[in-house]
Amino acid sequence: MPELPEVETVRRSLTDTLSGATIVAIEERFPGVLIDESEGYTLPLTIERLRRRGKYLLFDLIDVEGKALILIAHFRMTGKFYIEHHNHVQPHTHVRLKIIKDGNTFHLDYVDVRRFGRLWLYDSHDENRHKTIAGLGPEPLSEAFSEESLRFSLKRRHGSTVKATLLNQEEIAGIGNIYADEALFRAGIRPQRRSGRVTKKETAKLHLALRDVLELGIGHRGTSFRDYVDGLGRPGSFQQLLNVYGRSGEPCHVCQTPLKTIRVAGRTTRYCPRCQR
DNA sequence: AGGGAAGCCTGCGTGC
DNA sequence: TGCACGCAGGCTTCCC
Repeated sequence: MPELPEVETVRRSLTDTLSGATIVAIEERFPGVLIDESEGYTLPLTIERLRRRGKYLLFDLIDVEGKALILIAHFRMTGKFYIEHHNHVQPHTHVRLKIIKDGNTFHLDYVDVRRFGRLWLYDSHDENRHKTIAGLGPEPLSEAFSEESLRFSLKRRHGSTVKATLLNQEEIAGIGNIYADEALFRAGIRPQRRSGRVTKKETAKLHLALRDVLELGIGHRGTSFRDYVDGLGRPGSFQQLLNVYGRSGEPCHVCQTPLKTIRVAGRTTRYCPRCQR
């Protein structure tokens, strides 16, 4: 499931191939996956650059008349971009963008088995036209995410579990189930604890742990637990470093106690009953 | 108001 | 072998 490190890895993997390329045709193969909120444009669209905000991938576009647009993608569970150099169409391809780069023609396919993901098109390069993006919390790897801002988030959501607060995109952008569980393990905090009961010292540990797992995740090109691959079809390797996610019942890497599985904030949650208090 | 839960989706693993 | 069922989970919407 693509979280911040996976979306960042997709962005990096597609940047060289797509920067400066032009979209010469947009084919909707399944209705409703691409939501066009623009007031119109004239093809071709030049891809100026790829950016990321939380779990959203952003394409800054300029149409043939110089008008700025933005294409926004959210993969949810199983969405992915796939570069198709031949005319083959793999199953669950919902949007096909015909691309020309340096005289070469290929397709950028949006493929999504469960069809939870969406693409949006807006006028201007301002991703905040998208209401949910406008409400996102700070980027956890930016200066805006500090020990202080995390403390403020935990205080504001004092009644929710600490895991629910980490998953709340309005508090921190880009954390999902895998990296939330991993960060809580590293910080020694039980996921079901109330946010308001996390001490200042634990908050500092959690802040560091979140930064660490996200940076490690990016460094390992993401977590390929089920079927995640980057924009060029390559799996990541962070799954080799997971301490709790997907390890229910297995011994804790630190104390050998069998890991527990519970349900927190509607999500399957794994933790070590001895290391996490 | 704010938090919990249902609903959206399909593939896959399990049990009968 | 085949079928029914449960589970995976990010986000929106609904409900308490």
